[in-house]
Amino acid sequence: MPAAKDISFSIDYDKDLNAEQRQAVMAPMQPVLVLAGAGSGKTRALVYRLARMIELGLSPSQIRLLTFTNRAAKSMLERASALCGAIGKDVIGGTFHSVALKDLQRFAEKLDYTPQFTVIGRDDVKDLINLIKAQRKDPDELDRLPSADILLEMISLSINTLTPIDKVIMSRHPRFYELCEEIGAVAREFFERKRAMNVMDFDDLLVNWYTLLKEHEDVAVQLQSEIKAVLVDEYQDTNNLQCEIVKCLAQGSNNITVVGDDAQSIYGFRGASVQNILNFEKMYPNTMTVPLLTNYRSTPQIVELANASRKWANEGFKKELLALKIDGAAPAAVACRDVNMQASFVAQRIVELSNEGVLLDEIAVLYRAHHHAMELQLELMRRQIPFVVRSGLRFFEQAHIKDVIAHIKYAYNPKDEISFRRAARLHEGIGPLIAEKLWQVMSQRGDLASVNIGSRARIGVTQFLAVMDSIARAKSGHVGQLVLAVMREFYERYAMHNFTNGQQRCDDIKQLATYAASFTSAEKFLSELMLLSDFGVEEIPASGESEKIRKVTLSSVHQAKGLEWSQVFVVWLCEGRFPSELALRESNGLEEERRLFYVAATRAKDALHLVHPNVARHNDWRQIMLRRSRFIDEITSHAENWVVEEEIKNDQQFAHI
DNA sequence: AGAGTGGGCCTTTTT
DNA sequence: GGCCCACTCT
Repeated sequence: MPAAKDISFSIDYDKDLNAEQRQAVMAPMQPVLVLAGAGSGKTRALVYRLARMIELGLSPSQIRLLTFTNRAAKSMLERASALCGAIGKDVIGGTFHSVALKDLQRFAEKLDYTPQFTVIGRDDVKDLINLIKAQRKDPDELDRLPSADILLEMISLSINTLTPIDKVIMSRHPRFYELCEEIGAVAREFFERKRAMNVMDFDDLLVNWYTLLKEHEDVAVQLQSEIKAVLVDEYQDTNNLQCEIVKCLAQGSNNITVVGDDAQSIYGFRGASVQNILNFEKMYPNTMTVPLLTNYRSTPQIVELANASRKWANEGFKKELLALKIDGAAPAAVACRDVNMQASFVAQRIVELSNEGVLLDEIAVLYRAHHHAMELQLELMRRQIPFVVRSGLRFFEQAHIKDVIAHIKYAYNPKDEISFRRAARLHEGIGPLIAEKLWQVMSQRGDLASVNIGSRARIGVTQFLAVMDSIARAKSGHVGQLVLAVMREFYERYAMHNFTNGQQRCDDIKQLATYAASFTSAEKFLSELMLLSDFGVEEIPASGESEKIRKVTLSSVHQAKGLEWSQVFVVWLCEGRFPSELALRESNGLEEERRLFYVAATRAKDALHLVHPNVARHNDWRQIMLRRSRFIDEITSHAENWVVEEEIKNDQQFAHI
């Protein structure tokens, strides 16, 4: 350990932390497993442990902080800075993917990539898979192969769980088992094509990082001697690949702290394994395990409900949360006649709460699937209640953003076939076939000037070249100029002509330009854009930002993890919806759905409303009866006396404001 | 032949 | 709102 540096801060651990937290924070530099129940101050513990490491003399660049979202990393580093000065911000931290990106850019050549490689998102990956499928020799194979979505899921799961692809096919998609070889061939070509294009997808970031650590000893030695501490947040959501990566990173120092709650493991569908946290003590001998069970967030009623739900789980550490707050209102289970009633009930209750003085940004509505928010959005709009939707498409996944980015990506990386095709096809007269032809010419001859093409596509090709030219000229300015170049030369007209909300989309692109301007290089911008998961529109520094309006939050349960609100409504709590019918078909599906319910319930600080409609329309036609979710039954059977059940009937009149 | 358009059908969760 | 298919237009 390096000698303690001149430290000009002091932390009052006794005052700021409770006994459990202090035990975790002050533990020696050895493997530490912090089993942190919901609302038990796990972030605080992790931030203080980070500060403690710095206090003991580690320099920030020797610490790796791995979190689940960029937002979590950012807020932890900010809090650490508040404790131990600005150096707290120099810690290398972020999501697994973004930290991987940093190491991979340093050592790209080792893997036959150039450091300028870009990261591609899900849709680009899908396009590439479809392209590979279409170009396979045997045409009737095309019909037999799974859809790009399913292929991608197989490949991704195989990578993230470190399982051979035929085993994944066998267990998750047995009906495609006879096509194992063909699927394997597609997967291999998929990897080769990405390397040839100098791009990586999300999975490549992890798997290449792992390869770097596992198969390039010189790199591994260098990194392992550099890294003196590894801290991992949300450890229950790591998959096998991430688990192995963490092990490699911590190998040099054996100083690893992981924080997590097995009761909140909700990413099994993408390969996460609760077993990683359950087996941590076996994997790291001499682990000090510290449970954090004091809940600071919720009323005793909500905590008791959460504990009651946990009793039904058939695996995991046995632990009960202890509530610290004073009594609050009993959680309510509310039956609504139908979906519209459910929406108006929630909207109405929001109005009432608002009139009682609850701020709108202290209220959230959570649901299992994006489309569960449809009716509610309409109802909130009708009543002019401001809201933000945290789920659904992310900013950079929207078509217009991707269109503009595709042009810039291609301009910077002429090997990027996917971006070329996407960009080219936006121009008049260019469809899949002409784009293919153009790509052939382009990749062989390097320019399109003399391309032999019908008169119809001529205009489009000219326009496309004009955009490329415009981008080339903008390269001398700041990164935002690139975005504006595409916009001015072409996309503004295109958007106004092709979208009903063209103006809005153009505004989005202008925001993108502002955001891009904050990057020092186009390469940085292009790589990192894909990894920015949680910026909604307002998280881009807007130019003329007006004063903040408080809004109700609508969110999927997955995206609500780690957040909290005073008032939480969980909607669509009926069998088939939450728990989801599809999820129940997977092995251990019910267990994960219950954990998801647990996550939803423990977001609430003061009041929890569990809402479910009794009937709904199936495919817009047949009325079907719905049974309320077994998760409500499970908790009421344990604790009837503190759940209030209400029924909202069709004829019940609601007051308006 | 290939580009573009409109209708019908489905929709789990995400770095 | 996305995806696939069938249809029309050039």
